[in-house]
Order: sequence, then C-alpha cells, then structure tokens
Amino acid sequence: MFKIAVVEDDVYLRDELIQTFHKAGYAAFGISEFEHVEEELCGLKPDLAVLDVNLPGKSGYDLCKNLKAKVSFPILILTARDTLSDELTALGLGADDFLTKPCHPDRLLARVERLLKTYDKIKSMLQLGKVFLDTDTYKLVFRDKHVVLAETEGKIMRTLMERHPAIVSKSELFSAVWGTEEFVDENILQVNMSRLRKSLSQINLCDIIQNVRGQGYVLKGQEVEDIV
Amino acid sequence: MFKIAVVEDDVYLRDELIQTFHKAGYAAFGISEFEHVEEELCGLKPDLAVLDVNLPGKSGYDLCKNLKAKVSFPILILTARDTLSDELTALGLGADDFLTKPCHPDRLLARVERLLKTYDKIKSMLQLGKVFLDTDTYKLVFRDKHVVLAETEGKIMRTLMERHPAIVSKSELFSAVWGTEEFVDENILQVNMSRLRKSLSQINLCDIIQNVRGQGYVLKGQEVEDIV
DNA sequence: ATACCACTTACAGCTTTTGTAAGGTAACCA
DNA sequence: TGGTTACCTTACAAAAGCTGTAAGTGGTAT
Repeated sequence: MFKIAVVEDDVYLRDELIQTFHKAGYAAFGISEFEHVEEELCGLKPDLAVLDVNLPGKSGYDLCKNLKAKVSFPILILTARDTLSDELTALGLGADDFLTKPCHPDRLLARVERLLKTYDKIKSMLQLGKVFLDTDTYKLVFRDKHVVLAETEGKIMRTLMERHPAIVSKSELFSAVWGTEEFVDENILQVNMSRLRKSLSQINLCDIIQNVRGQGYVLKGQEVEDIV
Repeated sequence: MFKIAVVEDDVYLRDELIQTFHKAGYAAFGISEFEHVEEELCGLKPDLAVLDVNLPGKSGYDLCKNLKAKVSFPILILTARDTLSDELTALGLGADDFLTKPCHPDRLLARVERLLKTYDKIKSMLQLGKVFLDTDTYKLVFRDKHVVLAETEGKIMRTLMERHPAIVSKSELFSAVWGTEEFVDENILQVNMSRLRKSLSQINLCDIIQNVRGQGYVLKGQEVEDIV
C-alpha cells in the first residue's frame, strides 16, 4: 500500500484530503509540525507528498526546492494561488505536479496515481543533487554519464549519500558496509575508498569524497548540493 | 538536445507548437501521417510526444494506450476537450500530463521540461507491457520483484523486447548478442536461453519466452502485452 | 623529528560469468 | 512406429571480475 503525506495547515482541508486518500486505498498521513516538515518527511519516507505552499512561517517553495534535492518521492503542489507564475515557479523548483484549490478529488487522485506509477520505476534510485544511485544495481548516474559500481564501492557511496551532509565516521562506514565495527584491518576501507574515487572520476565526479582528518568522510561540491 | 514529436492535425496550431519548442531550444518534429502515427513515433524515437486526441480517423486515446505499452518516452495530451472526464480518461490510459487548449506556451514548456527531467532518470529503461529492462545494468523489473541478468542473458532479453511482437530468428539473436551470424556452436544460444528462462522464473515471469519451431523465439503473454 | 593518518599499487584467493560437451526430451515425418 | 531433427538441460572448466591482504608512499599535526 502506498503512503501519502499531506502537508497542509488548514486542518479541515487536511482531514478531507486524508479521507479522500483513505477511501482510495492509500495510507495517508497529515503533517502539522511545520517547523520540521523536512525532517518529518524524511523520517516518514512516503511514496508521495501533497504540499500546500502557504505554510505559516515557512515558504512552501523553499521547502519544495530543498526536498527535491534529497528525496526521491514525487511532490504534488496543491494551492489556492492560481496564477500562471505560481505554477511556473513550482514546476521550476522541481515540483512534479501543480493543482489549484478547489480541486475535484477525482482529478487529484488521477494525478497522484499517475505520479506513483511513474515513480514506481525509479523508486530504487537514491538522489543527492544531480547524482543518482540505483540501490539495486549500484549504477551511479551523473549528467549523461554512468558507471556501475562494485558492491562494496556501492555500499560506501550509498552510505555517504544517505548520511549527507553529515561527516560519516569510519566506524559508521564499517557497520554499514561490513556489518561490524570490529574491523580487523582498517586499511580495507581506504582501499575501497580509493577504488570508489577512481570509479567516480570516470563520470567526472572528481573530489566529491572529502576526508576530514580524524573524523571520517563527507560528500561535498556543487554536484551533490545543487538542486536538480 | 531533446527531440519532441508533435501529433496534431490542425496545421496552424502544429506549426505554432513547433515554433514554440524551437525557440525554447528543442528539436521539434510534426507528425501528419495519422494512419501510421505509431510506426512514425517508434521510428523517430523522440524524448517526448505532444498528442492531440482528436485525430481524423484514429482515436487519440487508443493511440496513447498502445504507445504507452511499448515506448518509454512521456506523452503529453493537449486537447480542446476540457471536461474532467476527458482528463481522467487520458491519465487513466497512461498519459503523463493533460493540458487543454488554448494553453499558454510557458505553461506547456514548463510541463514539458518537468516531464523530460523526470524521464531522464528512466530513459535507459526499456518497457514492454508490465516488464521493464534497464539496458545499462540489465536489471529486469516485474511488479515488485527484480533480478539483475548477466550480460549475455540481458542482451537476449533486450533483443526479444525490442523486436516484439515479432518472432526473432536464431541468426538475428546471434548478430544482436555475439555480433556475428557465423556462429560455431548453435548450442550456446540454447544454453543462455535456458539460463534466461531460469532468471525470469525468479521474478514470476514463467513461460513468456516461447519457441516457434524452425523460426525462432518470441515473447508472449499478459505480462508483456497488457498496458501498464 | 616523529608519530599518525590517509592514500595507492600489486597480488592472490574467491566468486561469477561464459562457452563447451554431452545426454535427454519433444515435435515432426515417413 | 521408428527415425530424424530441433530444442532443452545439466555439468564442467576456462576467463573475467571482485575482494581483502600486504607493503610502501605521502601528507599533517604536535
């Protein structure tokens, strides 16, 4: 069953939307903590988010832009602001669809269903900025190039992408990749880090893995921080 | 540069659309041979198609449905029929977006751009009915399961999918997979066919590769012939 | 200066993939 | 019914790719 997150400050409309989704067979969750929408959404990991852009205190557009750079679920903007310029802004920031209130439930459901169908094909894709990683095959895509990583390299890359923008310590990497922090030889991480960097340079992703002496590794640079 | 196909019988509107796309930096092609739209589109292999559903002689909805089962580029329906029911029909048949005439060029361009961006991630995906094949990694997806094929198996599967619904002769398979028809041992094809069938059964795709005695192999069954 | 951390290359064992060989099963035809 | 042809399957060994170990180099902080 698909999970849908509803970010909307009007409590009546929010419950109405949730009802609509429930009736259609989706698991719908309302989000009301507008201070930490981003964190809540990242924690909930929905298959789709319906977003109002008129949130108290926060700009929905900024939120949309930030989300799109790090999450891989589709975002549907549902708003009372109905000018062409609003629509262009939303789509330009990466929103996947734009509907204006009031919106017929059937239209909303049809649009949601279409987005879910499309994203079904790419839900194994992890995204960070302009870099994509298929977590099934460890195919890494950047611009028009791609490289298929070996399993160990892929696991390291995945961990770095998932924890971004945090610095990932060596022991964290050991548990994520080898399942234990009690590593015999620490060198093996550096060897694989070296291999990964060589693979990355094949698709022009040079120097995006940076070492922080004594602390660990972190992804850095335009390539992973820009929005798409 | 992205290629866009415009399927529209009104010659003035068609040229206007093509102009709009040209100005925005796209390569736009008008399609007027409505008897063979499907073949023309498959030959042109655009990155996106803009489709009017009121074509002379043909139902644009049928066209959309058929196309969606075999091509992997997005389809945007642009039509004068503006009822909710029209939109629901179009989206239900697999259309990726639905806009009504008259449509502001900027809105059309923004929608087109968003679709191109989304499909950029899945353009390496070959689709046949409900089956998807990533041609970079040979990851094969069916419903909620997937399997990563070895290179040889993947090449065979790719050829069968691309030539569907034709029967693919052994010599065709040899040139597609090994690059030569002058094969020494014909058995190697059968061995790999056997391996491929075993891989397919892992994701519940049993019996979709059928042999036609003396002629070759063909994909058959609900799984590859139904629309998505 | 020295200890420590990080990086790189080479190599050998292991796993996966690939083609060969050989034997079996199913369809077609006299 | 028996034989021929086409197709299918399993087992095995060579080749390719992946992974961890070893050993040595280079850089940084105190």
